[in-house]
Amino acid sequence: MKLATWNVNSLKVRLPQVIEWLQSSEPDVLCLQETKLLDENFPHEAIHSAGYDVVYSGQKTYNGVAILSRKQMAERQDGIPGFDDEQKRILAVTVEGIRIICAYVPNGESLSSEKFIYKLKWLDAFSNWLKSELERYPKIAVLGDYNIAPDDRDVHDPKAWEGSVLVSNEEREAFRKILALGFSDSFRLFDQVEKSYTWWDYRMNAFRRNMGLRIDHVLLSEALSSKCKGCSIDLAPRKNERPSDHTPVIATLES
DNA sequence: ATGGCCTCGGTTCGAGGA
Repeated sequence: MKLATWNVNSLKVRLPQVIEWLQSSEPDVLCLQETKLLDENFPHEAIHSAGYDVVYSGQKTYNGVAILSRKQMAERQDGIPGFDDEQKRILAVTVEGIRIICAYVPNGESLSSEKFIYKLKWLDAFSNWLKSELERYPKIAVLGDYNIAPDDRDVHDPKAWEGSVLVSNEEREAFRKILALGFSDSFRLFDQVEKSYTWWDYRMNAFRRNMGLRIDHVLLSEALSSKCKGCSIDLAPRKNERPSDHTPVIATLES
């Protein structure tokens, strides 16, 4: 079972790349973030034609999430229950007994921004919800763009980034709090090459110079992490013409 | 060399991303 996540930064622009990637990588489940599409404009037919069922929750211009699956999806949940949020950032479904949560965590902009306060509130609500989900579902995979680099290993230049949004202590503490509920960062279950990242700025030739951050993650509950055979970052789509600034992360589970 | 981009909406610039 291959579970993947990819922030596509506009599905309208990236649809051909997503279809191509589905065909070359054959994930069982793919979580997308930043689709930036109203539901009425979602390209469901192209995705069905590629052999995937899909659920989506979008809005104009910003945010938007979708889950693509080759197998039947059930128990759909939109948003964090009890957390009033206009922004479309969460979708959850159950696939073959595995709770799949697709998350687009707020960016936060900067530590002094109102958006940073929203990010921390959002993460608190998210964490509380994940705790209750764990009580209902032993097998949970939380895939998405967390907009948090958990450790200095996940930052190309920790000194330059010190204290900035995406790497601040408060954000890392929120990430650790989620792990403490009983999740593993699947990427760190395995030996990985140094300087592995999932996002690179469009500017400054950042990808060519590998000036990146690892901010997209697949978190697995204990019942799944014990079955995880590998987790990898696929750099290929970041080399495409007109790439997303993020690239996919794939976790493979024993079937 | 300390700044360099991309997407969207809606018009040719501002907001937002990370």
